[in-house]
Amino acid sequence: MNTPSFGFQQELRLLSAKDFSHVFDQAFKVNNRAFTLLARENQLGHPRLGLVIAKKNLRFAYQRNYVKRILREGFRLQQSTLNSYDLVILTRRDIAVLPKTDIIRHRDNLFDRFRRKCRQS
RNA sequence: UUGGUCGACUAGGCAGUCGCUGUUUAAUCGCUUGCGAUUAGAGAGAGGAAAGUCCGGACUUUACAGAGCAGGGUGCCAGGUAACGCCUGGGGGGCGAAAGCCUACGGAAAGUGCAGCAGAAAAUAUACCGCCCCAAAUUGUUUUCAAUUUAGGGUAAGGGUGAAAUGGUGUCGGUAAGAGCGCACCGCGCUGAUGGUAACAUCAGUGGCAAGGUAAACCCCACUCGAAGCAAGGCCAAAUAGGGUUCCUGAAGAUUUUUAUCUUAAGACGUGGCUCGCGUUGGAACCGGGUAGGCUGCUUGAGCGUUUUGGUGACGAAACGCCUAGACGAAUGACUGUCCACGACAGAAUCCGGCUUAUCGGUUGACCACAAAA
RNA sequence: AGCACUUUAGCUCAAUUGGUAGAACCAUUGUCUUACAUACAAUAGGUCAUCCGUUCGACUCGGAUAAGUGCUA
Repeated sequence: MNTPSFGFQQELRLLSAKDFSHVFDQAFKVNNRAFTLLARENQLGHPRLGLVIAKKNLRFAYQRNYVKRILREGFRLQQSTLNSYDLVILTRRDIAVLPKTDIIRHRDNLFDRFRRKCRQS
């Protein structure tokens, strides 16, 4: 394994609408009470992250910002274990009623299940 | 002390580790030689409401010589301001014991409209029950007179309806009974004087009750407003399709002196294993419009702080100092330790001035004292 | 971010110059039928999103708040 890096620069993000629709076209899913993760393999040698935080699910801006920070932080610390995949994480409706500690737990659970699924395939 | 009223400030702190977005300095690399990338250092990085989008501006595009109509907004007076529906001071009205708070507060004697039900009558006032006068008839009675009924007239005191009924009060006068019919006081209108920039207040005289409500109904008066919005707007600009200009290739026919133009065929491409068939169709360069995408607008501003100064105040003036987010799948976080009051509402998106709404608390200044306690 | 609009019965919608809030479907009850459906008749169901104001009186007029919908790259 390479020396683990914890940065989060521009090339680790999904930027354009094309990147997103590319993932949506053909992806496998990992579900959770709080999130849905869509993943598709890429050729870059590192993972990339895109977030879709719907205003419908989280009404207030400070809630959306909090969820984005939580997810980016998790991705940043675990990126070396995620192989070469494009990830898109969507929020589900139930997330609005969960407390903050539960959101962090669901995030870790999500990445764990994603890694297990990668190993199987 | 306690209770209350009105402001001002603040919005967890400190240390460590890993990260994010601009700025700037240095080094290295790349080439378009002044830009990009990487690394390292320095320094900066959400709010009092960033929110709602309820008002007002700046800015941009558009329409524009100027003015008016229509439509919208505001509405006691004066001032402040870039402007405002905001703020300050003052006046009127209401609430409170007080400090203080609230107040869409112009015009109903320019015109139009509206008022269900109830009630006699809802805007020219009128008269249901009453009250009173006069006449006639009947009954009682010697008569005067009393009662009842009918017809005519007077009255608006009393009753009753309604949200609202044409000023209120009276041991007053007056009357057949009554009535602003007269008188006194209060209210109201008009006129004048005084104070005040004004709203308005006070005083005097006078009128003799007229002029009911509704303008957050139309309307009138005064002042004021063109429209759209940074997803505005400006610049660069791939691929595909289409437009224009120029040049070039070639078979036949028609027109033509030729150039050239038109038509047809060939050729090419697609479909298909192949033929036939079917469908599409010249090639190259340049130009402008312009999509994806990128750059810009993008933060130095009606800015902030201190001192002096004018003003009752909002606010203004001068001097000195300061630079304080600028993202675009969208930056302030996570973890650890520690302290305490145990951390609310909540996240910039062009920028300012207000208003409104949400909010755990903390610090601090001024003022009030009815009641209760000391 | 900017802009425009909506909110009335369980659901879909009406309600004009401000004066008892109605219709269809649904629900309940009755008639018809052995029973069900259909049909017919009747009944119930409303804080008119919330709060404050104007008015004698507000679904309607004015203001504030909340929830929801749509448009603009």
